[in-house]
Amino acid sequence: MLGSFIASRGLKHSRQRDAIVETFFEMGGHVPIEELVARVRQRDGHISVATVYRTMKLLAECGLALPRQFGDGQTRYEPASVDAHHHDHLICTGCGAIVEFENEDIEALQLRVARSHGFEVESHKLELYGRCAGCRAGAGAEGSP
Amino acid sequence: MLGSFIASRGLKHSRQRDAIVETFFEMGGHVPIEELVARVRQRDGHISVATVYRTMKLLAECGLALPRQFGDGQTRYEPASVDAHHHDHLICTGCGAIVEFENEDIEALQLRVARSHGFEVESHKLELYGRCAGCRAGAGAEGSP
DNA sequence: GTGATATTGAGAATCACAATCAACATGACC
DNA sequence: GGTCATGTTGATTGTGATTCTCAATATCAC
Ligand SMILES: [Mn+2]
Ligand SMILES: [Mn+2]
Ligand SMILES: [Zn+2]
Ligand SMILES: [Zn+2]
Repeated sequence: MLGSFIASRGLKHSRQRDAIVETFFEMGGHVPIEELVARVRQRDGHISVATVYRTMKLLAECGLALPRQFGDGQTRYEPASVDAHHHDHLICTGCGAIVEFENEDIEALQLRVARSHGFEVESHKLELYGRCAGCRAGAGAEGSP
Repeated sequence: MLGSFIASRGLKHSRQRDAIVETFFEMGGHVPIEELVARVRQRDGHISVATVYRTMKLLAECGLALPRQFGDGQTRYEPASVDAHHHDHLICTGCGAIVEFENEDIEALQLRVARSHGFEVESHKLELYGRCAGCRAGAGAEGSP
């Protein structure tokens, strides 16, 4: 997948690229660049942040990673499979947990609302912010400031 | 409203504050700081951007303005009335038009989805990106790059 | 008016990220 | 295996929005 993308564009392999990509898929979830840099470095000495940014942008271009932009001012990437469904996110304001969900009814209503205003939807962003079960149970769970 | 807020916190009035607030409400819509600064200046000589940022933050704190953060990396503010309903946004990727909508069914579904994952929703963000009627009609309308 | 206190403005600082560019690594080709 | 054109890296600088700093200034209660 990445290999064919690299080949088809006259790009080259590199030790850094491999380390970053492998680390990213090992981590899973919704990974901020900063964390990815830390992990990659503890696995392969020093790799510059610039290279991590560049590589993640590459992964996004070939459809293997999705950039996500929640409220905290830093881009996160999550692994994407070609056959994976679109999904949206629940974000816990207490512990920062991110839960994914799919809801066809909401998607359908979005299209309908947009159409009723003359819009043709290209993409959308739906984020629900609140407290997860754990954070509501434990008076104030770890992770909260 | 602003007056009582200022009084209740030991704040003071100022020529700049008044100019910014009045200009903001005159403009209406979803105003980027940069535009607000330009308008304010053509009305009251030179007012520093720092003051505009500070004043808009004040307005937000006392509930008279809502900060909005669409995809373009700059914060916009929109006027908020105490009795105004929550609404979400349709954003045209062609001309940048921003259309507001309310949809109770979507809101209800959001709550239901959240609850089914143990979350208690505090806020949410729903943005639909696409092409407005005008931009789809005219091959490529003004405003597009 | 006076004085304590809040506000302003200019510029520096921050923060995430993009751009530069010389040194270096890769791999197609011999 | 060696060459070489070309892609990649990393240190550093640039950028754009926003915040911070702090001396100068304006406000307002008394
Ligand atoms: Mn996700
Ligand atoms: Mn709005
Ligand atoms: Zn939580
Ligand atoms: Zn449009």
